[in-house]
Amino acid sequence: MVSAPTLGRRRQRRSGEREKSIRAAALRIFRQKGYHAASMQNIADAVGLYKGSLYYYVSSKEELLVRLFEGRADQVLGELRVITDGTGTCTEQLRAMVRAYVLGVLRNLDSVRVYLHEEHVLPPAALRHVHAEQRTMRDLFEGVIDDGMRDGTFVGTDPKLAALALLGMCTWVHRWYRPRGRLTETAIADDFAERAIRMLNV
Amino acid sequence: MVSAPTLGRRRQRRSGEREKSIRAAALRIFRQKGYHAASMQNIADAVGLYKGSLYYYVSSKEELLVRLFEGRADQVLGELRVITDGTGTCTEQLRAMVRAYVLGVLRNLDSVRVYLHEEHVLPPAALRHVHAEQRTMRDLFEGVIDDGMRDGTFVGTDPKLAALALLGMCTWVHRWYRPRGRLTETAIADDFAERAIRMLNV
DNA sequence: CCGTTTCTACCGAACGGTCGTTTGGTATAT
DNA sequence: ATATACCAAACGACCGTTCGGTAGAAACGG
Repeated sequence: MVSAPTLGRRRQRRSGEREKSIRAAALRIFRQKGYHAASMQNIADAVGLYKGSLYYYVSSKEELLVRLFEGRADQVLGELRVITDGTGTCTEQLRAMVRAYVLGVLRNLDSVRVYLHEEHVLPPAALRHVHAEQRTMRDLFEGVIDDGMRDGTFVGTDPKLAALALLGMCTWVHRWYRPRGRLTETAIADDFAERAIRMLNV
Repeated sequence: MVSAPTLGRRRQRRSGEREKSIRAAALRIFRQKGYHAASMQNIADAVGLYKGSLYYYVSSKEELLVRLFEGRADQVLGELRVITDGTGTCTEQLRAMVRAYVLGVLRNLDSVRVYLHEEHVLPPAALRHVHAEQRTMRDLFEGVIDDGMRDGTFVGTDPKLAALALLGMCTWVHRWYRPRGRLTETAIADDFAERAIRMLNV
């Protein structure tokens, strides 16, 4: 037993695809019915397996949920940091941030809905991590708003409250947006970016 | 059996109080754990009964939830209608509406959280009713915004989108507000009312 | 006022069902 | 021949709900 037996390439790929399809089905079904109302049987049906067979890929239902949360905020957080580390004015930065955030929500609707709706099911460690992500997100907006207030670009008394107002407006789109609706993603993002600026000017 | 036997006054009152305490406990527990994760045993424990005994007052867990939704939006809807039917300018009306809405959320946190979180558990008829309430709420805001755009008080292109942005900002407070926090209810309501106006002016 | 009956409010156990998870087995590909 | 990917059945726990029973208060008859 010198070297671990190499897994066949085709098998490995098929197995990886199966795992992905399980996670995709779980995401969709958790979003539709909610975590508690969704059963392992539902997920198994969706991928064409017996529910017991899911445990070849997944150790528990809870783990399945926890993994759905992992890395979900990274892309938007990265985009936001690139913007705040850049050279734009406060107004330009905030406009770009709102755009990135709203597009992030609109382009990952299922993930966002599960992320916001099933938070309370997470085990303590995972929950703390999610809360930390949300705090970071808030801090990034608050920082730009605070900068703008200091240099007179923005007016108002409470950057924290302003950030919460702004994030609320942007986050709430996940509740009413329908992919084939009247408005395009970018139309909404641009409108909200403009509205955010107005909200902070006098 | 000419007249139904009169229920003793004391009994009647005690029984009514018990029913109220069951609903209050259900509201609190549904809010804390979510509808599906909350058990009838949890509710029974909270009021000091055996879980089977709850069915003397309630016909099912689902009915318990449905009743928690009933009339929950009426007060705020009434206040909003009084404002829109009044004689104020668009700006004055919108400011008052945002104030009323935000205060309605802040002063009924548990109800609002269950209302927004457990919607999807409702049977079809009750769900339609809730959606109708939400549509009415949106229409009231949209109407005032539309009036303001026509007469030049407000600027912008899409009253529907503006209403959604505004409602998102105001509704989202239920996620971050903590009763004994830094800011008072009225401070938040006033700030948001001002922000709403700014959002619609150029 | 007292004895009897009636009904309320609740107990305590049980039931049927569903759920997440485990396990022993097996066909297939390597 | 060996590990993989999956089946098929079963298990134990828990859930919402039902139900026969009962202590005690209220209503009733005298």
